[in-house]
Amino acid sequence: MTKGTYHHGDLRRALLQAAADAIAEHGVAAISMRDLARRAGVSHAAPTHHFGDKAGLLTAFAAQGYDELAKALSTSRLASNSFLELGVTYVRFAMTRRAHFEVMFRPDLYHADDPELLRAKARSADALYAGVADLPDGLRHRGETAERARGGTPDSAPSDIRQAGQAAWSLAHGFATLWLSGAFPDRDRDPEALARMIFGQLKVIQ
Amino acid sequence: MTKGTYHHGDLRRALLQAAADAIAEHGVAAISMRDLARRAGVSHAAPTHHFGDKAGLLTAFAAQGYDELAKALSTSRLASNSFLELGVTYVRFAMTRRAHFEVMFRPDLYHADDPELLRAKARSADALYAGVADLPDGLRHRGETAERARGGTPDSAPSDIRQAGQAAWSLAHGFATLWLSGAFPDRDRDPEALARMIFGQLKVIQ
DNA sequence: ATTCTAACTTGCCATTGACAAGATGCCGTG
DNA sequence: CACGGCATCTTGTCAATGGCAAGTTAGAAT
Repeated sequence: MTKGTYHHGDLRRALLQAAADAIAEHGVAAISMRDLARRAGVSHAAPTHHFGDKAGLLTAFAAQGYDELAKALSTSRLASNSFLELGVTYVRFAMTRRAHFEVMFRPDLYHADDPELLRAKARSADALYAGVADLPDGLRHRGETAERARGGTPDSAPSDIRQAGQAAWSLAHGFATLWLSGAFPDRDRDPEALARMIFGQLKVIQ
Repeated sequence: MTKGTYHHGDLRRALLQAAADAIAEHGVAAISMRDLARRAGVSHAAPTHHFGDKAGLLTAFAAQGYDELAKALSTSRLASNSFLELGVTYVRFAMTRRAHFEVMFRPDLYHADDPELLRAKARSADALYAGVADLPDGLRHRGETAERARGGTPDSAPSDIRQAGQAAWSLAHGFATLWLSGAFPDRDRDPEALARMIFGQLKVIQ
């Protein structure tokens, strides 16, 4: 971590880690660049050189989150071969990477047009919509073949697939968000288990 | 509005209105007490007297939001007598009162234990869970009677009703949140219409 | 070895949230 | 009507923050 005295060596990563810790502890609203700098053991202006400004740091942070979400979704799809488990994976990501999750869906906090971020975001969306088209218990609509939709970006996917994906995404995202905000009464229960029960109760009408 | 010179007369309401405008324009992250004071035409320390601190103002703002949501849900339930429309009402609330919606589910921004807020929050939850138990196309489970669940708070409602309500709430909330954050590609379409289509595709098994 | 430059520092400024102390005018009581 | 109490609003101040400018250091290239 701390190599010499002047040049940190791995400051960018250290700052992103500090951000994850700080946000998980006190929420996005409470974080400050200067505090992150202190946590990393550098001066208050050091972060600027790597991220430009506060929004720049959060942009990188959100991109990292989208990247890990894409990885998690892809892994889950290959491992369990179940659409329901894909939703559970989404919820698990929100719980274990709550700091990232909290930032990712607040585009007013970062530079939403950053190309790096957009790429990571697209990777996540691809992994999600691919599950809609591919998996056996997925919300696949009648006439559509998985072939036609596979790998398509949400923008290019046929509208039936897209809507089914949006429905599933809404469900998983809403559950995760409401849980994290403390809106549900049973906070003591295991969120993954509860998600599994709730998700399993719903199906698409043909 | 501006009565005399010294005593504003209706500052509390004016500040909440200013907050609604400012948040809708620039997001919660960007607002400052001093800006709200400027918008209301008072000195920078005037808001403190009414709300204590920034979190206090946002507490009142969130409570106002929960109150209006409860009213909207109740009205919708009596008017349309449709569970699907209850979800659409939820989405419409998120769109038209986006500033309130944005604050309500960020408890790290306000005093989440404030009694006034908790009461308004409970009213919203009641209106929502009542729809689960009452309405003809609601997600009512087999053995449960609407009688048993009606009027029950989310904490006291039977677990079947509660889970069905959580599922529906997750769906509507996730849709609204994802739409507002720009995660869906078709932002040009009418969100209510899209919500109606998506919500209509899902049903409870059994 | 010298230069070049990315990485980091110190220093500064406007803005903000919070607090303290004072000014103003409404409202009830005599 | 006079007067005192008190909620309401003001001015003044302080530490902390984000952002910028100018200087310093060390690693890398030639």
